[in-house]
Amino acid sequence: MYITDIDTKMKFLHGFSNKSRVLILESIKEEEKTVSQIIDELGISQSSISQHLACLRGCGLIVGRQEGKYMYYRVRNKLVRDLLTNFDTVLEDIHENVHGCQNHIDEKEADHVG
Amino acid sequence: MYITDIDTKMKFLHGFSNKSRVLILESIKEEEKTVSQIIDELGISQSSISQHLACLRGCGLIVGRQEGKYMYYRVRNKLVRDLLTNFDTVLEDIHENVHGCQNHIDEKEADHVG
DNA sequence: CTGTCATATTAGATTGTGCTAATATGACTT
DNA sequence: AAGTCATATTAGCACAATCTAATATGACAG
Repeated sequence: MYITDIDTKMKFLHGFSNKSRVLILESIKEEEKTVSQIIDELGISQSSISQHLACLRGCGLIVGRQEGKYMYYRVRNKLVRDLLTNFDTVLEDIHENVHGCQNHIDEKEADHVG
Repeated sequence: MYITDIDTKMKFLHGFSNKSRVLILESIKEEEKTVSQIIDELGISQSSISQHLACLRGCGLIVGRQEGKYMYYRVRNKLVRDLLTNFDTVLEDIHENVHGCQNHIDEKEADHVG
């Protein structure tokens, strides 16, 4: 089996390391959408969405097609779609064991522990 | 299908967002190892490895078991293992389209483009 | 060819992350 | 109980990532 080098892998995985990006991926997982639709749906600023879309393109996770003045984005292919589904499958199984990575636990959350 | 909330999902995905963590996961994907073994294998500092292991535990991705003064870590279960394999499967398919997220392209890489 | 709408890009401020160095804990040995 | 080895924790710095605000581009309508 061909093993892609770790740096390429990290660039790819970077796509999943931010909440806005993951929400975008989920939003366009099953159907392509215009940038405006994504903005409206997620309530994230135009600039931020645009930057994240550029990022996701660079990660190889999504593709865009222009139609007039609209830009339609969708998840690249079935493999990526299946990977997104796989996240949910694993999470369903292990979610009770997910407590967050040390440095991430901020006041808000620390409060309602116990 | 039960959908885990996005914040839990992000805590989980955080495990894959760092090179050292991904290397650790790959290292213990098929067999459990002691912390020392991982340190030797990856050549990353003891402190750093220990912090990443704590992080991966918090992400629910790995489990540890103590045996005397040694701590053995392994990937939690087959589902997580399969997810790691899935990364490689997708990458094999899309790696030509992975160019990195804008903000990430630093001098070193920018040089040997073209 | 001017205005408008959709999207992209840039700069700068703010926040988050990961490293190193130092120190702490806890198990086992003598 | 003192020493040693394996691992964990903490603090602080350096750097990376993300957001906002402002501006730019490019397509189409009039």
